[in-house]
Amino acid sequence: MAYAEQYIEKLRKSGLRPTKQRIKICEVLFDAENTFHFTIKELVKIIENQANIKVSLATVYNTVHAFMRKGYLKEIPLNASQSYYDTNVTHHHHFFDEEENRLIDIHQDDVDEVNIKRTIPGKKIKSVEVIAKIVSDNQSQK
Amino acid sequence: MAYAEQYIEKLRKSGLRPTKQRIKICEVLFDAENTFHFTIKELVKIIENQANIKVSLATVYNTVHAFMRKGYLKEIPLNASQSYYDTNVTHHHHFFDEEENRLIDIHQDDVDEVNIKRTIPGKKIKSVEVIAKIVSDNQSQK
DNA sequence: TAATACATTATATTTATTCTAAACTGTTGA
DNA sequence: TCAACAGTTTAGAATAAATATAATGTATTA
Ligand SMILES: [Mn+2]
Ligand SMILES: [Mn+2]
Ligand SMILES: [Zn+2]
Ligand SMILES: [Zn+2]
Repeated sequence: MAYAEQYIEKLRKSGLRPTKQRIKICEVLFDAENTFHFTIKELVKIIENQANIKVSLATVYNTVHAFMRKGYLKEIPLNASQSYYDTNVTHHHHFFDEEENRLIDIHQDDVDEVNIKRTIPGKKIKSVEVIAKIVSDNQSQK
Repeated sequence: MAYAEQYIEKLRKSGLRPTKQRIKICEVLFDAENTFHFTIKELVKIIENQANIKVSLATVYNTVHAFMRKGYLKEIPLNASQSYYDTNVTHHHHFFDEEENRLIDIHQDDVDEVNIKRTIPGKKIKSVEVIAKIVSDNQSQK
């Protein structure tokens, strides 16, 4: 598979040598058919479940941070108690389902350009993110 | 001043008796000419500086949480390592100045209604928040 | 192979947050 | 008046995410 080479490429560009542990992390993060959102705890559990190798927490954190620095992962601040990370690094927005504690991507195309009619002198906008909180629609129709 | 009564009202509605410590917290939070953003650490420091009474961390956390439950304060998830709180509980958006680590309000009127062309079956949108990250505009004009 | 550079890991540390339990305060009613 | 009670404050302990450390392991290079 050419996958392994992609992982090695990503690791090298992140300044990391391609080791067994790091490639395993890449497999979980980037081999998925779809992008996904995760916490470090969840990532460690996924690795444990689908691999026969153990990867220490330090390695997971270090690798995730290296990928973030390089732009291969994004952090989504949602919750003060725990970081969420996103393997979808394209510009996009999110629904956050408060009942299921679940992030759902909204493609950039599905949100009209956000027009902010205010500027801060000496500053320019670097990025704009929308978070729409959603809840069950118990439309008790009369 | 009628302020004290407002505070007592807010405390009572939050299920808390108006004590010296809690009223002091209200003074800092709600007497300000303008609304503001703070971390718990900052709030404790403000109280220490402007009061002759000491308020324990536990009381500050408990009171802030009670006010959040009641909707007198909002939490702004920005940073995985520390919570930011907002005394502006109207619907509004934010600039986040990444260089100065500072939140700036954007009034709802200054952002065109965010139109999301996507729905999740069985769910409805409860709130929509925009965070625009800003950085110095070193427009090196040629 | 030997020297060196880099990685991994278990463990310790840090820090925000939450919990606990004891001391304190204000209210109530005999 | 004052004892009982409910609620409050507090210091300190516990928890848990994140980060740092330092010893051991592995790969690369000369
Ligand atoms: Mn909280
Ligand atoms: Mn981080
Ligand atoms: Zn996403
Ligand atoms: Zn605000």
